[in-house]
Amino acid sequence: MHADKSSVDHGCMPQQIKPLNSLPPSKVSGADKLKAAHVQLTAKYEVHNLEDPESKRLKKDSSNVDVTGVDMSTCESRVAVHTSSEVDFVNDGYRWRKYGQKMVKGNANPRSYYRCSNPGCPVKKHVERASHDSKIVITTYEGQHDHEIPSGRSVTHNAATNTHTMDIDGKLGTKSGGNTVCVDTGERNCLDSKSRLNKRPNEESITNSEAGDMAEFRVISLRNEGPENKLSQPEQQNEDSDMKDDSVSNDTVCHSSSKVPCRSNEHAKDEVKTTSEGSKDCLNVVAGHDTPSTISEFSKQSTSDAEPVQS
DNA sequence: CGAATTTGACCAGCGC
DNA sequence: GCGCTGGTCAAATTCG
Repeated sequence: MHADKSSVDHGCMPQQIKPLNSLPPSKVSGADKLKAAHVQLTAKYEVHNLEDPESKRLKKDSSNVDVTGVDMSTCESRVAVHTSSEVDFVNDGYRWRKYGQKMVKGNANPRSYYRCSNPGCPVKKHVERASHDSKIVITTYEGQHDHEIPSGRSVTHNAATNTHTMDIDGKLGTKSGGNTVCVDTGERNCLDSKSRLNKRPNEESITNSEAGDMAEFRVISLRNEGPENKLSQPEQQNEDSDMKDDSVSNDTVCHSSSKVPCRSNEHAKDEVKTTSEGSKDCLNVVAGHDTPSTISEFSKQSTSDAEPVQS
């Protein structure tokens, strides 16, 4: 039903690493900060190989995917973010349109389905609260944005309060004033070709969790293959400049990137475990199939990009 | 008035 | 083959 499906169907593009990091402090108003202060994010990084049973279609679709190299590239990455907050809205700087909500088995809380409102952008996400803990919001991103963060738009939920990048190098740059966010990233293999979701191999997922203007964090998932990783340099720079000051210190943000080449890289599931400094929470990042390069890239990116977005 | 959200119905995959 | 469940559609409603 969405034109984007067909339009985006170019197969997968290498994941693009997008520079997204924290919002420029400048955009954060004092009020926002205060709000953020309210947020209590507890975090622990959980690793899910988002291969959740959850999506039957995906499973099937992925299996249907041709194993040709091309198809492999059509992989889709998913990133699950666990955020502990009062509010379940996770703002990642992009604009989302809610297209559905449904009760999920095993969870008393409904799951909300969102899709990027940018025309042609195939990215979707669903948000739900953990059944065992209503304070934990699980946001799962699917797909990769093929556009920039809509800057200049009025973002309704951007309380840029906590954005931190982490160094995958072993430590998460978690700084935190108290909020911690859990991020799960996993890469799914190619998604359903049928379900009209076109995913791009290189997916960048960013999530800012803001609890009603309370907190936010971002997760970046990137993929190291593909020329497109070229994440637009220009872009990066710009953002870079924007986020230079990104010195937020409230929450812990975990960025993890996991790239699972849609290929049968079964061999390797790299697992990176990191413990956040300050003995906060332990963050475990498991990258489905990741390559060091990816990680390094990731860390680079994460530390230097930021995009103030408001939708 | 346009855009976003809500919500019930429909479709498709998976397990039995 | 049937039922269950997840995911999506689209009309109606609400909001800015």
